[in-house]
Amino acid sequence: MTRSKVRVRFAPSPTGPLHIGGVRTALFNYLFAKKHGGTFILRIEDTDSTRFVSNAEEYINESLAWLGLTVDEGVKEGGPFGPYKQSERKAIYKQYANLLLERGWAYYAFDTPEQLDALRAQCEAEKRTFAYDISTRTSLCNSLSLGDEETQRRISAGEPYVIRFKMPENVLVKASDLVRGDVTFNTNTLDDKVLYKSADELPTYHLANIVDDHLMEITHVIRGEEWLPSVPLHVMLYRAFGWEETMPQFAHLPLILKPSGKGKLSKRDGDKDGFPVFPLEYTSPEGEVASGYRESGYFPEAVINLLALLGWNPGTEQEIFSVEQLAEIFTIERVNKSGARFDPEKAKWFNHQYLIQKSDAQLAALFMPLLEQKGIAVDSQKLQTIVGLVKERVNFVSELWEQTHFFFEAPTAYDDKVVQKRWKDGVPAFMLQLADLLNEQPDWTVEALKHAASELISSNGQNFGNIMNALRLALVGGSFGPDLFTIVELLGKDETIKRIRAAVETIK
RNA sequence: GGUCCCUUCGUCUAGGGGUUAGGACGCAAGAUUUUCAUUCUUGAAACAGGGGUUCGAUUCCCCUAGGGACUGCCA
Repeated sequence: MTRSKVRVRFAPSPTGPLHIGGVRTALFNYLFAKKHGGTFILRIEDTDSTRFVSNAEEYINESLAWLGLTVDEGVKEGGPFGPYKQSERKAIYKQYANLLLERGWAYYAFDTPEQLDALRAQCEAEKRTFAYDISTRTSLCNSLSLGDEETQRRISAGEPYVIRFKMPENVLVKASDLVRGDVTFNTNTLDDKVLYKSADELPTYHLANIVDDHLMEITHVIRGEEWLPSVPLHVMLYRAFGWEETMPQFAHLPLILKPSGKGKLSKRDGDKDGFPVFPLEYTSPEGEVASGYRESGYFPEAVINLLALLGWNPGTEQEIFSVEQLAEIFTIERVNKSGARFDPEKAKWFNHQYLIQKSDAQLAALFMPLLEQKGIAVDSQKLQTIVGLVKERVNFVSELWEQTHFFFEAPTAYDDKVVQKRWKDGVPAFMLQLADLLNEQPDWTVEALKHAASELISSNGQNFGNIMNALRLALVGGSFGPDLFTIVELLGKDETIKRIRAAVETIK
């Protein structure tokens, strides 16, 4: 039943960018493989020639690479079970479809999509549901109703056809799922799914998936819950092929829901709710751009971490984990059953956690390019100091600018509320006095500065708090920023005095 | 509509026959910060409803309700 070495696959179809639900599936497969010393396989399921998107496969590769989910076997990596792209395995599927035909598990069908659509529409109008199944197949256009001779004639004449699975009557299909336990279906409620289409000589997902999982010796199928209804079909396929003994174990992951809770997160939900649903920014062949986590300033470690905790938890109160740690403690048993809403706020918090873990030097290096873009040159050591002052209050590197801009640019405007409150009679004159005092300071350090300023303030009968605020206003333009004398120290004597005098002249 | 899955604070979740139902995000208050933030403390906030089983159910069973997925020659 079980093979010794764990082999799991992530099998996306290249129909567009991977979204974070898919990324989470990839992650869980990866973690499971690492945990068991197994193999993580990337298989490209490009069996829908009509939905193929040219840059999608590359996008998938780049996304996994950015997140550090190393693929062991795949299109790029190669491996003993290739090819790993389904469009390159056409001959294999045809052969297995034929096998099913020979064994009476499948049949040819000639109904056109248009005919079937019409039938569905008609049934709907009559408030019935159309299904291509045991109840309707004998009255439809297929080898079962047409007979061998006519079927062969049509095929020889080049008439397009599909091969459908002949779902048997009244079989109770029981499958055990690693996260849900036993699930049971009756085949009477299932229809005859298309397995193969002559039009592009490609199988559909169902056939390709079973054949490949078998041939690639996949031991565990870890995928999204949207696949749960296909389980009985898949089990029946394994049975039809005679592969039930080595059938992989299933684990259906809970869906990631939209923040609203209404429905599973989809590719369309991204930018409209103000958070990315894609790992990387994606530009469609048509030129449409969708934002990505990377470009939004998320660290890959944070994305991994937040995704890992969506639908899984370690059972402890720890929430911050490296991939390595996750790979050690991950178990399917601790995967939840119910869907998890994606919470953009918590996503930011995760990024914050990783941001504050970074050293000032690392953050300065990440921040430096943003400053260079603005044409600001700053000494790396000084930038490290500045960044260290404010990193606790930001979630993203990009937010560093709004917390530190006053270190690089003198204020051009002054917060009106603060002006009303702090810039009262006598304050401007006193500020000038303060500037003169600072100008004479030999020891330009936080402590000395603070000491000198407070002496001047008290000897002039001024209110310390008010003057501090007024000085802050003059230096940064409002009531924000880190410790005031730290700002003064970093700004330096000339700049500090310049800003005080500019404020006195500007604020009326 | 049919099939299947799910249901603990607003959200992510722990727990599991007897608990003050725990943590995190977010939110609020207080303390500290002579400013902003951080930090610390505190607070509000949940077992969907109804039946069983049981000495005792949030926990086990059933039903109802609600939510979700699937229902394609898509994956």
